[in-house]
Amino acid sequence: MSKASAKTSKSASNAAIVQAALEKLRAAGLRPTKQRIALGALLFDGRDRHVTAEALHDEVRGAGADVSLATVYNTLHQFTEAGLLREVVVNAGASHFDTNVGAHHHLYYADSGELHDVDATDVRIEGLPAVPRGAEIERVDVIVRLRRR
Amino acid sequence: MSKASAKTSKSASNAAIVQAALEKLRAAGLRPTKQRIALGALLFDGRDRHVTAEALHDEVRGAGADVSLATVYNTLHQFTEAGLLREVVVNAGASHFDTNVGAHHHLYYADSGELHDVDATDVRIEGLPAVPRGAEIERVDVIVRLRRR
DNA sequence: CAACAGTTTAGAATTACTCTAATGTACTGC
DNA sequence: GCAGTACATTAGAGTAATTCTAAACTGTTG
Repeated sequence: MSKASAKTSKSASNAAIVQAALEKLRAAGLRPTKQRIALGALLFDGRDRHVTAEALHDEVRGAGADVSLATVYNTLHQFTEAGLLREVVVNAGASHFDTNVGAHHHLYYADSGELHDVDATDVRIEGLPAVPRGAEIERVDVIVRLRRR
Repeated sequence: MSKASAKTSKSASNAAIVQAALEKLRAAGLRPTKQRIALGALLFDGRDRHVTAEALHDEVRGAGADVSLATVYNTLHQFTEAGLLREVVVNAGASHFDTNVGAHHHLYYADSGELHDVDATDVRIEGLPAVPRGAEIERVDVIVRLRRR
């Protein structure tokens, strides 16, 4: 990736990504502010990503946008509420946000903190107890914790 | 439970629990200090329990023992390393420690923070991808997230 | 384009822990 | 038993992640 074109000129594909982010925001009923567009452009570029608030903050500032950490937190939560992101809790330290909002599970390397998606369509879980009366399943998370040998 | 007998006299069953905790500590190669015995007596009373450090700290102090929060943290980690407890990460806020160290999964009520065990012996998970080269499974956690209706 | 609701922000506050370095205590060997 | 020492405990400071606050700013609506 070229870092030739800094904050002033933007590549055509970047413009397309910004446009997509903008539409995503409108569809979610979120005002398309400069900050939300900058974050959306990073998050919704088509790839499946896992970010922490700190990491995304660094990234968006590295990209030339001036977004405060508080806004990164606010935005991550708003995106999550809007169904644009999913919060993944794998370690007590920090929350991860996943741009893959489809049914899937996770592979987690505890030592490096690396997180990988596992499509849920071909995962079957059998023998779980009946859902307790008065409750309903919000979701089932499977986390395969891996150790490097 | 009678709170009649405070810190001085202890009921016979309590003495038995203390004895059991003491033996558990010795078996794990941990020096049976007053604090570890007090915490062990609360944790290893036979029930399956889920505690946070703060909650256990309140509980042990409520029981008349003077244990600092730092010691509660130290002890929870030492017990976990010794295989006497298991750390469960269900929410970004705080770590939970589970006295059930057998193979099992969890039912989690996000609103109340309630955590229940699901025995793993009759749970089958199929269709997970092959374990990546150079890695091995440390454990597989299934968390059924429930919402009250 | 004025007005207001919704947003952003810096910095303080809070929460959940961890660290430090001083004091206390269980286990050895005698 | 008791001294010596290695291990434990502790208060309080420190840190990391996150939330709060209240003031300044900006999309949107009329």
